[in-house]
Amino acid sequence: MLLQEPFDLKLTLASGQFFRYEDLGNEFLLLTQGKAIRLSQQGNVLSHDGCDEMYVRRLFRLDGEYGAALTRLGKDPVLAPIIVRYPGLRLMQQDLHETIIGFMCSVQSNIPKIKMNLRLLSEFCGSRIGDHAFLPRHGIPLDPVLVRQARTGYRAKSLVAANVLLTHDFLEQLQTADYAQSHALLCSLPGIGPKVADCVCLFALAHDDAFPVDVHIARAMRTLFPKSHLTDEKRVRAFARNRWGKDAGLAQQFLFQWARDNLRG
DNA sequence: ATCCAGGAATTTT
DNA sequence: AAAATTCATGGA
Repeated sequence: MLLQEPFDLKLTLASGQFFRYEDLGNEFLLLTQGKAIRLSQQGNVLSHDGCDEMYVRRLFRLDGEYGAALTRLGKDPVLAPIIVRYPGLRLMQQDLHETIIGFMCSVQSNIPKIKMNLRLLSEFCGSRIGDHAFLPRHGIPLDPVLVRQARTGYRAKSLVAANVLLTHDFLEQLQTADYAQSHALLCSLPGIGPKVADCVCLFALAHDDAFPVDVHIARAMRTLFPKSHLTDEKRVRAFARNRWGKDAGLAQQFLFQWARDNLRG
């Protein structure tokens, strides 16, 4: 398929919002929603196998208003020089249940370990198609021993408890609710607090005003806005919402990338 | 060996 | 209400 607006597949996949993929060198293998998808990009040509073009467009939000959001954010003198460093970095719209499980694993962890947890969770508790393993389905009981064997540590208890609460009905409520309602519903689940809830709102529900504040984002914001007294994460969130509004989520994605590249430590 | 990592839940001031 | 502590596990 031919890309009309900027899109960097490699950068977007590696930006910490999606974990179920592997870099095979010449292409990427994505394991999501029972599909093994192979993607590769050369310039403005994006090749897909294992799903149709509509699926790719939805997953990477290629029909959204990316360009317009970039234009608005580019008017921010602090953000502008950061945005231009990462052309084609986009927000995804992933499977809701998989995103919830993924970011429950992300608590006090790191990306390689999260990917390992989800790989093991898929092998031990999920479904299998050929030599590919997929995450367990929502709403079903998970074996606590197997979840623990996926090296999920103290998160195992919450994962087991949450998955039975994630019924089709509950997920449907999440999909139809607005940002505030979705955030509250997510926070009612065990093992999910404001940060993980914001990640789910942003990466699965396309609530673009969500602004997940982790240690990296907090550091970045205090570095970029030293006079703004961003003492706690509540103030960071309020500042971002006030400054970027509906574009806060996309701003966060650039800030997270910038922090990883420049503020290590 | 010691410390920290895309925090959340619980306990203590 | 805010601050401190605890919770597995892997990697630096």
